[in-house]
Amino acid sequence: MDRRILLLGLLRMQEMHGYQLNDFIDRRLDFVTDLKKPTAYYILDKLCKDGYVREATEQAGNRPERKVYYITPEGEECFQTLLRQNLATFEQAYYADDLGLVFMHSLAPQEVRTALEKKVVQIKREIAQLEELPAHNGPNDPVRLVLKHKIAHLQVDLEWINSLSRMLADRETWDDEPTNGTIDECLQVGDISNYQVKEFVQSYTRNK
Amino acid sequence: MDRRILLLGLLRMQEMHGYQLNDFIDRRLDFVTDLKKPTAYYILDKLCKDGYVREATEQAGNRPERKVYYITPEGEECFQTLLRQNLATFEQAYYADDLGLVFMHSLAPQEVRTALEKKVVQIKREIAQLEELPAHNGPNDPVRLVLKHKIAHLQVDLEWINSLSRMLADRETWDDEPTNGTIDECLQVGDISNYQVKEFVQSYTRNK
DNA sequence: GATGGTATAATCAAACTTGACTAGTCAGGC
DNA sequence: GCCTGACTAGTCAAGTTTGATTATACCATC
Repeated sequence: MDRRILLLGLLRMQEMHGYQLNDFIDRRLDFVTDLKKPTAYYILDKLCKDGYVREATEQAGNRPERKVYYITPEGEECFQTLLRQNLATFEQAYYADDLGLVFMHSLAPQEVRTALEKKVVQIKREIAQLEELPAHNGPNDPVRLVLKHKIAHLQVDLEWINSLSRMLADRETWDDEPTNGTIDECLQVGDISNYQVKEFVQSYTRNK
Repeated sequence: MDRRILLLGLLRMQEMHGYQLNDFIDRRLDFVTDLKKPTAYYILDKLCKDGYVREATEQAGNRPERKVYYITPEGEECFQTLLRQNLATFEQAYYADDLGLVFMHSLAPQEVRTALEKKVVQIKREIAQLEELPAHNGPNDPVRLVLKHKIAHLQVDLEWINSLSRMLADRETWDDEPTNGTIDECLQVGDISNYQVKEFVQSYTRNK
């Protein structure tokens, strides 16, 4: 996830100092990325070293001095390359929330269900907030398009959790599931290492 | 994204050595997480230090010795806490692919379209691969449920890109868009810092 | 004119992540 | 009997990320 594209893309529009960049990302691009301030400064430094960005110190009023970042021609070229690459290749996304669900069977079905209810509330709130975000430049504002993408994902999340909830609703235990410890089953059946299988087979034949 | 839950959850089912853990994650949980080997070992070490996991060295055949990890009662408790928390709270997901689209206007519409076509091919291939994954334990195998979740997201991605493509199809330039540089517009209109606004107002009034 | 709160601007140490590497084992071909 | 390639098992240095902190400026109000 190359976040240089974000910084270069913004500096391309307008030279900025670090605070300004971070402030803009926090306020407007909050839902696209989780780039934190120190990381942004780190990446800016790297961009400077690579010659993609130039920095100049500036004094405004009697404020402490600050660094203003400008994109260079090489930076512009780098941005174009990164952008083409970003548009043309699919990058996997991972969902931290799904990690827990893999181990759902460790808790009683009803407890899973009540926990998921809480998550649902938060997702709904999130969707509502995203839908309220102002449109700056008509319906084809790219930021707005990305926003719609995100909302669509969240709606899938809601539907998915709801269907899961229905499955859990009339269930007190996991007893009727084919395997109680699914992962366990996998491990024991299909996922012993080649080496261990062979070792086992050998010891088995020897004992015969 | 607390990946301890993953390691504890697996060790809970069966004690394992590091290679076994990593191998299982690589083969079966590949689509849920991108946990890499050295990170897994790092986290295992930390879990040991915190007393959630115990390690013992073991010798199998005349293989080099290896460390076997067992979950402790404290580890089990930690796992339960993490799991409850994971199920009950919504964790934001971010899409690296959306980062580029924010800057779509930097490239000609037709170029954006052809780039996105390539991404579409990759997403379709990814969906096909995920759909082929074997079902181990009936339709309610949690891993399978998570898989479905992921596929649903990918299908949303496809639809979304397609609708974007249709918008791009009959367009040679961005000229008819309300603003050429959307971000720029945002920056200049609404996103100057409080301090800068005040500074500007002050200098303006002084000059009067 | 002291005080507390927010905004501005950035840095640092500590934690986390990863690509590249080490080092031994085993099976099969020649 | 030796070589190659794949498997087993893990480590390390270098790179990345972040929570906490520093430090000054401005403003309200007491």
